[in-house]
Amino acid sequence: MVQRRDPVDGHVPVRPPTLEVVAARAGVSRATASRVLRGATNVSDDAREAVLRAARETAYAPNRAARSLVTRRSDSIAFLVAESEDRLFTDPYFLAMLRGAHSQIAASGLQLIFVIASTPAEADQFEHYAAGGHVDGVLLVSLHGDDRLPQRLEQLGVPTVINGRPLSGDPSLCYVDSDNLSGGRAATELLIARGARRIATITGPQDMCAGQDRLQGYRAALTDAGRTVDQQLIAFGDFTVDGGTRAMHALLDADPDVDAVFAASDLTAIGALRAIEQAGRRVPDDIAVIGFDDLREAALTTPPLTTVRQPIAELGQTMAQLLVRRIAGEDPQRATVLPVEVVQRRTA
Amino acid sequence: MVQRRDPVDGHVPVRPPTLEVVAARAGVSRATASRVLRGATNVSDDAREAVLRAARETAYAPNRAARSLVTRRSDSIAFLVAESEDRLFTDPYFLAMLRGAHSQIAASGLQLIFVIASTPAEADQFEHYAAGGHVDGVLLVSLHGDDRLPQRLEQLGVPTVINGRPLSGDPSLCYVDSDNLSGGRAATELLIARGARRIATITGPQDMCAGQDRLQGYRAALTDAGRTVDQQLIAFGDFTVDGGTRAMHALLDADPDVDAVFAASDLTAIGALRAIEQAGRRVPDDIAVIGFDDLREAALTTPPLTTVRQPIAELGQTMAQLLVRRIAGEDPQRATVLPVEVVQRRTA
DNA sequence: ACAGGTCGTGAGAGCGCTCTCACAGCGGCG
DNA sequence: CGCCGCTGTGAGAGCGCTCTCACGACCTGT
Repeated sequence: MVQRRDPVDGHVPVRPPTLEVVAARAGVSRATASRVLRGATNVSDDAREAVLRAARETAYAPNRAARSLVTRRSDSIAFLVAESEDRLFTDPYFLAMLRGAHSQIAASGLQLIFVIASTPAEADQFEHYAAGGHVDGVLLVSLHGDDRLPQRLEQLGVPTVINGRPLSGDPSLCYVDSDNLSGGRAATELLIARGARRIATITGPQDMCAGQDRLQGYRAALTDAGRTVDQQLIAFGDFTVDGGTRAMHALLDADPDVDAVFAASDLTAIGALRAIEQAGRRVPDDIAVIGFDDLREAALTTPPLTTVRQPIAELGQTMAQLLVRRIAGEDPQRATVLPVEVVQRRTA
Repeated sequence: MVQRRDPVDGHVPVRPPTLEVVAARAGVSRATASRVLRGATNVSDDAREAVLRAARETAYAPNRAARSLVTRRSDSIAFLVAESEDRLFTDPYFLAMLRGAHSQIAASGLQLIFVIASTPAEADQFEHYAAGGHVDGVLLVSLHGDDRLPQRLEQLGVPTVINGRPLSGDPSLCYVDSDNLSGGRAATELLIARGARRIATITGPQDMCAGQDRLQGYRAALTDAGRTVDQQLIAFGDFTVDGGTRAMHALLDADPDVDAVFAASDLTAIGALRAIEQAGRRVPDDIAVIGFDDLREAALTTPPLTTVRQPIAELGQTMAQLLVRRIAGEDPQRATVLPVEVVQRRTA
């Protein structure tokens, strides 16, 4: 579909070969050529071979637009990030996710269209765009609060798979999530096992299920161990480094005896590490720290960060797999939860 | 183009409104409606208003495939990363670049298609795909060696803008680059000004111009200062953390008196910092370190990394701008070099 | 031998849009 | 008064593909 400008010397711009050309070369009709190229079975071996050879010789590539027009499929899916450009930019999480999704999408012969919708206006615009039938499905990353975008997309007939359990709890929505609850619990249990007495947490944003669940895991571990949950030891963060630093300072101010902290993300943990250093305390001797995610950065802190690994790329891959199946008309399970695992390094 | 499966209850699947519908509602012909929607000028105010209202009322979204079919434009561009998934995954550089490119592309009403081609086979496949006219242009990120992919794409009539000066030196290629030479020079000059006597460097991959140029800048600064360039003080890296660690150990082994090092990337510098710590030396007192990129990570090391900032997102944005202009048929300048700037923190 | 399949194939419609062309209406000029 | 151009509009072709339908060739079973 590239518009080749007419060269000055006046000869006709070269157009890619069409199915017509391939069919003629193979000595069959367009219909038969089309059948071969789309892998239909009811074609004679002779015809098949002739068409394939002709296609090879002409370097034929089907025109997606023409195909889309009649099949009403775009053969492309949107990777939609509903997050501010700023967080998207600073959080390697999204890259890992994109990687996982891409590999799966590419393997299915689909295009991956990358879209950022950081404002409600942009989300509306995307909805309109999707309504126009430009994508066969949507991979929705980073859903906040009870945003009803996924419901609206589904209503439009656009299958959507979400990263993270939607807060709305709508059972009709298809999502893939890490086992944040178990992760939060395991992290806290590790700190307990390490002998920590006053275990604090820096939460993630509470308008996301990941933030809520990890906090819930922390609470559960404490309760199970027969301890009380002290509100003073819960500081609210937002998954960012700076948020972690601020929250850790607040924690230290509120209770100087805190001797362990579960940070709901690695970036938060890095921020906490900083605050602890600024306060002149040592990790892990004075204060043990555990993060969540296992980003590459986690291995690079001093000391290297103990954390809970979630399989981010696999998350993206699974989402893409489910989406492809849904587009094909299947109705796979709505909820998928992937296991997480504690990675012990030096901070706890 | 979403294939809405026929519901079991048998009623017709809802199709998005077509131009036909909008035109009828506005009481004009398809041609006039099309003119209005594409912003042509030779339409009466009455007709324009009627069409716009009808479009609004029906929530009309033009069918991209149909348009593409006749205009031979796909209105989408490829963001092609010619890098192993592994490096792509671990280097935030690409995310920053993607962000810059996306904002520009979206503003131009184009789709951004994300593609990874980490092997020659995948690159060939992409070439075939592009030859099919599926994209109007290509943003090529991370070109290695004298890969002739950009030339092949241009030959196919697909305008391409490259991130980084191609090693082939082909003057017909359009690229955007950071001023790596000046950056390498400035970094080295800073180390000289700090009083360092034995200044080493850990290079980037020498099959990329960024790696070559930064090394060249290092050499130039040394020569300008009347010093000799000692081959023993040049260790070859690959922009990765581990590469930096290995190279720094080698440097320390070869010459224990080294008192400063210019690492060609922040990740490399982080690796070097690690090796220096393992060797029991202090930064910056024993050994000063300066990196390159100014990734977010640079501000998070201990001590915070002094580095050369390159405007990565702006790089992506500029590339996208140039590509859009080229697609529109303009012939903007082929080479664009963006300035870099030293960011002083604590390691030098 | 013939009706009733199955199988491979081609003709042709049509997806939703853009764009060329023709034409009607109208004002200005010789 | 006839002719020019200029402006707004609509009719209609056709982009490259898929898919339905019809059809001839070839089997099978009675």
